[in-house]
Amino acid sequence: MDVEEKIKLIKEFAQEIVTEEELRELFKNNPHPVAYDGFEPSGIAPIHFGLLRAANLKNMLKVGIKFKLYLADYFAFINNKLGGDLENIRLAGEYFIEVWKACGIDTKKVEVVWAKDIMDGIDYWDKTLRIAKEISLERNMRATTIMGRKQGEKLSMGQLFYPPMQVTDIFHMDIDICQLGMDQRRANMLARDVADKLKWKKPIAVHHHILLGLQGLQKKGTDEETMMASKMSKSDPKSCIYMHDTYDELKKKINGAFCPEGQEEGNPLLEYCKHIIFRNIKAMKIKRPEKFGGNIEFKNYEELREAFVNKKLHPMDLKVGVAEELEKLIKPVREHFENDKRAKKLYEAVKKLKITR
RNA sequence: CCUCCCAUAGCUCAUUGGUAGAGCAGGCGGUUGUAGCCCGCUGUGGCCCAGUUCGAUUCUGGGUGGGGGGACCA
Repeated sequence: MDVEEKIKLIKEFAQEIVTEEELRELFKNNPHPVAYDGFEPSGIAPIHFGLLRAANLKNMLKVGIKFKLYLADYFAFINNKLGGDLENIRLAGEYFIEVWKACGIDTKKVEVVWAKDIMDGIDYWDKTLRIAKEISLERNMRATTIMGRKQGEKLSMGQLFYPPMQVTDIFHMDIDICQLGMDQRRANMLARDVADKLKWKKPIAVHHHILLGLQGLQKKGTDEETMMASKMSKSDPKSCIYMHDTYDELKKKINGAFCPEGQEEGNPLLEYCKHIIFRNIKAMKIKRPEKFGGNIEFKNYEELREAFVNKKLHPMDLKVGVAEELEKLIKPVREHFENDKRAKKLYEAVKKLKITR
């Protein structure tokens, strides 16, 4: 596969590449660069965790990237997720792995790494301190939004270690590409700055879009605050579709979603079509009553978008279509967790855990 | 170890020695072929233990949790 083809596949899901030129150089010189994304184990898996991640991974594996899925158990601990109980966090991590497998992620091709395992050594902490030395307290404070904390929220000393540790991960795992969500860009930018200062290998950042919650765009003072307030969040059930939702729950949630006729901006349903549905299927068929024009089929997102913004497709019909397609994608995963004994046990156990923010 | 402040609804907060409200969020309904907007309706609550009192959410003491300051180490 030639370099431009690779770039194209990355751009298919990337909202931002820092920088595209560096990525091009990387692909030229290294057929198998290493990328990663990290997750704090906690809570029940939403669709962006399962479906979107799986779709993005497919593209990355295609271009020869070696991907690490990083289970940030100690980060969840610092951030007081699941009561800061490492055993519960471990359990949630095992459940996450099971979700990925159920979503068709081949854990032989994709490496699963636990934070606990790479932190076990003085080398890791030596890097953390060298990095911390290069970060001003003010800059570090601004970066704490990567924990999903609002700026100004009370933090513990432990939480102040979070940004330099996340930066350490990048260098310690010898990452070429940080392929995380836009909400993590402060950490990756910090890593790039630190790399310059310490003359370490500078990672490239490829950030994917953060999916809107069902309630749509919640405008705040800054773009970052808007993104944080608007995102689909597993800790906010009314914003979120989970990999375990039944068809009835799914229909109810989709039906209640924000969806102004003809409007693309801030429309969560169009986002789900663009980022999830059309990344997984070839064509989307929508059942529509005869009096509104009868059934209709879209071959790609662009066709659907055109129809919607020109009011050729009504929100209610879009909703029916989205619910049906998402159901097709969620169903096998939901059923895996109902039928597989081990998976079911894991899910039940994680469901019982008290989510703490 | 000492000391001060705080603890009321999901959140932010108000009020009162006679068992409590507001805003936002949520739920329900109306209006739109969806949702939102708009309009109407609506739920839940005083951290724990003891004391004073006819009566404590309110006053006092203790506990617990959170936050600030200080002592010791220096």
